[in-house]
Amino acid sequence: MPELPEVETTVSDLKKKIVGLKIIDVWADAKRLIKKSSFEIFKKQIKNAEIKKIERRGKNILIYLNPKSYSAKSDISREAHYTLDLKILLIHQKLTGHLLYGIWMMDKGRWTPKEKGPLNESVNRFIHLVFFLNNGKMLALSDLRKFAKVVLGSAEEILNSKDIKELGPEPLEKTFTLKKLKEAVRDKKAKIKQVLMDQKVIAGIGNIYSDEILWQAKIHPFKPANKLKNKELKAIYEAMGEILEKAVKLRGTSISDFRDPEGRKGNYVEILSVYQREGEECPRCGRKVKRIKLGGRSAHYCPKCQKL
DNA sequence: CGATTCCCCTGATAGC
DNA sequence: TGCTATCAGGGGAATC
Repeated sequence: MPELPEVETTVSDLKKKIVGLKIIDVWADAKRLIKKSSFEIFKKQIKNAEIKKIERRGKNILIYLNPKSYSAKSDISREAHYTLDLKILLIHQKLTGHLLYGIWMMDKGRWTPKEKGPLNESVNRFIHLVFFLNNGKMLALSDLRKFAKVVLGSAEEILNSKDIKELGPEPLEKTFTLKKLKEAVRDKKAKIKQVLMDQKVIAGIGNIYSDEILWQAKIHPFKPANKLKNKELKAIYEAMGEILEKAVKLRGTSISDFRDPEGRKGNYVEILSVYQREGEECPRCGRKVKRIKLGGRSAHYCPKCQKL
């Protein structure tokens, strides 16, 4: 499932590939993915939009669009007007969504990659939304579960929406200090794993990395956040930075079906210590990794290293 | 207000 | 073999 490192991988790749291109058409077979507007309106609004920049905020992908591209670029007032008019295409990939970039042909109702390569082994059968670009290539959203969320709105609208505005701090920003973590976590009575995954507390951490961070910090996932000692908070803070940075460097984890825009898997899966390793030996002490339920989610931990 | 439960969706897997 | 039931899981809404 895409969390901060996976979304960062997607965003940094897409920045290199599609900024400056124009969206000339859109296709979808799961129109429900598009929220807050009908597909027809969405299509009308996005056609001929130019991709200006791409950012990540938490697990959200923000694609800034200039909705109309005029050739009269020398007209400064018009340029200024359209800057104010910028739209944002927000994509949240949820569990199984991911963006792919390439060329596909529709064959017997299925999108098939034109060329041999990683995209062939990818999850093409779950492509439900396709943006056609003016360089002949396509940006496709593959999503097995169809849980992804796609919203188009004015830049102001999107940046002020709950999706973005209510997000907590970015854990990899330099401004995210130990003090900030303490402030965010201090008064929370909930279990630390839940708190780490709460997007309002810290943006971008989900089930995989919360398990990995807590294992490295030697903290039991059920420990109430407000009971953590300074030393423990420091350990969480350091593990968070190290693990997320390493995962970004390794281009994410492909535990379910995450792929980068070219259809390649992330490499962090080989580094995982506890996530989805129930019954395997803890890499630190050899005790068998346990899995416990936490509100419909599963937490993986080492019962010897991570005592409650 | 906080905590819990349900729901969205569908492939994989277990049980019969 | 083939059908049915169960499960996973981010996040939002409804409910306790």
